[in-house]
Amino acid sequence: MVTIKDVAAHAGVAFKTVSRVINNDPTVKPKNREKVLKAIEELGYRPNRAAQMTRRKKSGVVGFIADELLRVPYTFDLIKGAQDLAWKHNKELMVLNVNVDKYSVEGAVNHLFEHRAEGIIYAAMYHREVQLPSHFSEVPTVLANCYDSDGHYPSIVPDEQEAARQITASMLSKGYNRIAFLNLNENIIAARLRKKGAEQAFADAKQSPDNLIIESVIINDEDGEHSVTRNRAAELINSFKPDAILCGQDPIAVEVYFVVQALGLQVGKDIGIGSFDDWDIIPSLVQPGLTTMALPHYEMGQWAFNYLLEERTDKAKETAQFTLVSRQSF
Amino acid sequence: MVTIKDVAAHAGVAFKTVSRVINNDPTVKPKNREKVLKAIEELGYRPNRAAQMTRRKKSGVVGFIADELLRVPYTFDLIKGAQDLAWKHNKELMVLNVNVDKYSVEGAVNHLFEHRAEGIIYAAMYHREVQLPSHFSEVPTVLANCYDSDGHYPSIVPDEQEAARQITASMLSKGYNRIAFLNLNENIIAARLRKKGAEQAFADAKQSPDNLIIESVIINDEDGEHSVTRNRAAELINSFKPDAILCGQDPIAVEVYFVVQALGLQVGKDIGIGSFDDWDIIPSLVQPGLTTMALPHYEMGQWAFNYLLEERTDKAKETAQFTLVSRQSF
DNA sequence: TTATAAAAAGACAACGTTGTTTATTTGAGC
DNA sequence: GCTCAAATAAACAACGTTGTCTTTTTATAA
Repeated sequence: MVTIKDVAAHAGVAFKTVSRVINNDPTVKPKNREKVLKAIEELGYRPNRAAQMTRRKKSGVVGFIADELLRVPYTFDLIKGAQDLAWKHNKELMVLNVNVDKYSVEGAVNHLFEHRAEGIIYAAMYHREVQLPSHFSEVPTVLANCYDSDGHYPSIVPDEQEAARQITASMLSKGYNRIAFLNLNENIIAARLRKKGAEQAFADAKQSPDNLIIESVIINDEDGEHSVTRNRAAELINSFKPDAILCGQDPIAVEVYFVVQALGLQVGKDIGIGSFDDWDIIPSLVQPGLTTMALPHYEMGQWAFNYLLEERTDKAKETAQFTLVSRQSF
Repeated sequence: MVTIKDVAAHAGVAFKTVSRVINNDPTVKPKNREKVLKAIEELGYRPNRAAQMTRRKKSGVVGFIADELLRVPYTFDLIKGAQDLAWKHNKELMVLNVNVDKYSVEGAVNHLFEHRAEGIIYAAMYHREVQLPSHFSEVPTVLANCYDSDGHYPSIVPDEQEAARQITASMLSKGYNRIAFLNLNENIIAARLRKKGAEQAFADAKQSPDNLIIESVIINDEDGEHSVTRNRAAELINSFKPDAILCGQDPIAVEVYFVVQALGLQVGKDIGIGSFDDWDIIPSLVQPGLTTMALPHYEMGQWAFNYLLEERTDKAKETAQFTLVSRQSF
């Protein structure tokens, strides 16, 4: 590989001058700068990052630990949010996936330490509480889509309650006023907060809480669980007779579509459907398109990176807002 | 940060001895090794990768350029396949997303060169021909899920033809013998190959080609296009009267589900449906579950990494096999 | 015990860059 | 043309490692 000295020899200057040119030091005469740039061009020289890092004692590396317990593809946006900023600021985002069976968090942190990461973003694949090993305290760390109970680390999570309030309010404003909420399981924080949000919307609109029924639904990829959700949804429609159904996540909504269709009802006409996530292409795939609250993954990724970039030290507890993506399901 | 010399001082040995311990050099007496390990433990020392790289003149970095023209989430498996192996071999997989509007391939390659990447995996998000800038020739490069017309680079792509043959044959073997194939647009290589595969299956089974109709479908996220697909599917069912429909990708299949249901038919009973991709959770979300040919993304990612790891130099043109994921749709 | 070889540990240079100090060149003012 | 300061360039050390060579220690055989 061609080094800074090769360039210097080729340009007929001291190698330090080449270094100056690379680093935009203004104390290089235009004539020399030109010579150097020409030599760089001709030799195809590229500075060696590893050498720069050792000498500068700065790595420019930011770690991103993706706690991939769930295979939720759209969370990729979390990474993208951070990565776009990293690229922009000429930093390296070192992404490490950890999961229970394969790579431990310890291993990932160790790896990042060896690379002298200047900060770590720890991101969970769904909004939840996490418990981090103590080594994290050695380097600035920020949590995305999760939080720690001690409040020891800054964090950003989706504003679940406000999202639920907003979509419920939107339903109410469109005249739907008897709503069944097929919520996520309440051991998930999002479910508890969304419940509050929905109730708040009803209270704000001075609607009777009797017209809101909230149930937890079991989520699982196994086929058995699907039919449970479906049966429960069908029962609920027949007994409670809602004019709209709010679903805890888009996949639940898809199931409800099938149930509604099987009952001979038309989504968006006979019954409204709303949801949370904006999960990949799913909402635009069903007919009619599913109105859903989009998770602010990209924004959370950006916020987290920015927090580190700005070398903040406060213990921020930030929330990020969902976006209502309106289609035709209500 | 604690360095190798700090450890040496703490352990009372020469710093070279510490280096030996780190690198598992057997010529260190057990007693000294123990002292050093203890010191490492006590000081929390971790070798500085950047320094190792400069001295060793090896980066251990493999670049992964993800040509993300399409937002297809399940292609993440391509990265995972490579990353799992990278981790296992203690290499760094540097993933860079490039796309038309933001980051150029040139920029990504430059970045990788600065990191002295020892190899590059160039992965496309859908099976297609690519044209790479010439700098790639400077470092071992392998293509995943794409190929170059010159055959200059080794590559691995999904075996589209065999996949189509296989799923069609599977349908035929189950008694479906009048099949409508809602294929992808034929300007996509996959569509052309799959057409051949389906025809081959018919020929192999000595079925009349008249019982196979193949049509290209326009794929687009905009809502207008959806209805086009749907209308065409409905027409086809009414006119051609197939007993099974093969779809070019899972999202098309979902649309067909809705059409079939609207026509009062039952998927898996009155009409079979098969598809390609195994796109995230979609196939298990629809009812009944969608039988589909899973793309071998993970395997392609692994193969590509392995090719570089083994320092192969042949111009391999490999294909990877899809996997038939059987559910209840046919 | 001594000679000798093998094993282990140490000393020192090197990797490709940047920080710091020192030397040289340039240009302004007389 | 000369002086002197400012601008520019060069020299050299340093970053934290590993490679190579040299020295010291240990073990073995006579």
